[in-house]
Parts: sequence; structure tokens; C-alpha cells
Amino acid sequence: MANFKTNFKINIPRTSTPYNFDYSLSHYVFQPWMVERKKLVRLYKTPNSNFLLLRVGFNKNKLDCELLSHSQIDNDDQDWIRNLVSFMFAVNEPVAEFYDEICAKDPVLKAASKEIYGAHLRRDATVFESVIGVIVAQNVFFKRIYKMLELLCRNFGEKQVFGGISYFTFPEPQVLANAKLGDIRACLVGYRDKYIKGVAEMIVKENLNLDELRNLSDVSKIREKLIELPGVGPYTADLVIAIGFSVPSFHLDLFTREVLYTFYFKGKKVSDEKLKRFVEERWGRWKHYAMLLLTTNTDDWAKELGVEFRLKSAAKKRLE
DNA sequence: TCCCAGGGGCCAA
DNA sequence: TTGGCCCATGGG
Repeated sequence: MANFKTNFKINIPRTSTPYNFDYSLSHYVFQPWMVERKKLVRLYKTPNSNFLLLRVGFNKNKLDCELLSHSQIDNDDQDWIRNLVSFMFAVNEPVAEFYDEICAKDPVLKAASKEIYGAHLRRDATVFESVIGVIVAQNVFFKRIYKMLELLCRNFGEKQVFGGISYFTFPEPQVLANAKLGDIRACLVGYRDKYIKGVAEMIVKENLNLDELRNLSDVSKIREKLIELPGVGPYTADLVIAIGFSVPSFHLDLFTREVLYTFYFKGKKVSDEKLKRFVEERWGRWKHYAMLLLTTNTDDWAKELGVEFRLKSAAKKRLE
């Protein structure tokens, strides 16, 4: 099949530096994202129902993007994906304040930021993707979610072949809503099958567009709406807000609680309320970035601080 | 084998 | 409102 190709670049404004693209290549690369030769690659279906294969690399402080398609690439689609890339790669995020001021003053964050200094917290294309991504992360070792998402995309996403390689979109709610529970479970998601189908069904039945929640300015309202979805509780809602919205948010889970107890409360357990106050007062608008550092490669940088951290972070892409 | 994991739903008190 | 089960599955 004939291929159409176009390139564009997205400048990282000086106010958004440092920008650590290598971090994005090597951490939290969940399918349908893939890494090919220092580029993040994935298939999208545009609102006009065209398939585009997107490759994002980095060169001279610009995101270096390439689009491939089996049909003509029109301006609408190109604008759509350009905006999406800016959003997903957090191009307009003035992280210098966080890395050079907040981390510099905090020995724990300083150690945590050493390897991934300048990382920008990437966001998902759609809120639906965030919701499903976090649901499959519930009550499992993080390592397993790579497999679950791979299978969900492979079995329920739409496929396009480029250069002999099959690429898949992230599954649409309509597809998962109509899927058999057993087929969803076959993606090794266990009892989360009913949550996945449940969320998809609710979106279809009530004709919801979760992305519209991005227009709400009141975070507590967003959180409230997310928790109405089956299988979505406080942890899922808060993490979805952190990775699916341009809004500071942080989540409490087994991992973040243990990190906070260990490094900020001398190993003592304290109440969630106290943790929330602490995080809010200490990091405020950068709390999601603080959480990112604290939960990424924790067992590695903890050693530098002379601490053996029990839980193993599975942020790094598995080398298989 | 047993235990636990980057939770949520449900049901008793 | 809170506490204690249960839920699948894979890995240590």
C-alpha cells in the first residue's frame, strides 16, 4: 500500500527546559506506545477516522515528529495531532522551578532527580486511556500492566501495518463495551475485566465523553465525576487527573504512602489526612512532579541515601 | 505452598 | 462512617 509521509517539529520553549526526552524513551512506555530507534511510536485514529502512525524523536530542543499514513494527510489531521503531541509531551510546562529550586532544596528529591532530571510528566491522549491504564494498575505489581495493556491493544485496538510491522490503536470504548467479558479477561486483567467493560459500557450508554472533563476548572468536580465510573476510587481518580489532565494532583497508594513514611516521617505510619496536608503544603502545584520522582526507580536512588526500599519500581521499560 | 501486590466494591456493625 | 473480606493472576 502506498505511504504518505510528512514531518513537523515542535519547539520546546526556553521556559519549559530542561526537557529530558530520554526519560520518556525509557520509562512508563505502555502500549500502544512503542520505542523504535530512539523514537516513541504509536498509531492513532484521528477524529476524521484516518489512521496516522506517529513517530516522536528529539533533536536540538525540538520534538521531531513524523507522520505516516496509507492515505493523504490533510491539514485538519495534522493540526489535531500536533496539538495532541504538545499536550501529551507536556511541552508547555515550566519545570525549571521544580527541578532547580524545589529539588535542589530537598535531599530526597535531589537524589531521585539525578537520573531523570528534566523529565516532563507525560499525559495520555484521552481520559479513557488514563482510566483503563490506572484500573489495570490496581493491586498488581506495576510490571504486569505492560502485559495487560499490550494484550488489550492487540485484541481490541484497530490494526494498521507499516513496513511489515503491526501497530494498534488504544481500544475505543464502543469496542470494549461490546466485548465478551471472557475475552477481556483473556488479556490477563483478572477481576478487573468487569471494571474495564463497565467503564466502557457507561460511556456508551450515557453517551459520555470523558475528555470534556478537561474543560472543568474545579478539580474536585472532575474527581467526583471520575469516581462515578465503576472500578474507579480515590487512587484511580487522583492518578488519572495527574496523567490525563493539565492539573496538579497526587495519588495515595501503597507505593506513595511507603515512600512518604520512609523518607519524610522516619519510617512511621501516619494518617492519609496528614500525608495529604504534608504533600500539599510542601509541593503545592508541583506535587504531581514530586510524586513522579518519588515513585520512579525508587529502589535505585534510595540506596544512595543509605536506605533499602522494599518495593521495586517498574517504571523502567523492560528490556526484553 | 503461601503471600503479596502502586485498590475498589460490598456488606456488617 | 469504618473495617474486613473478596476479587484474578503472576512472581518471589
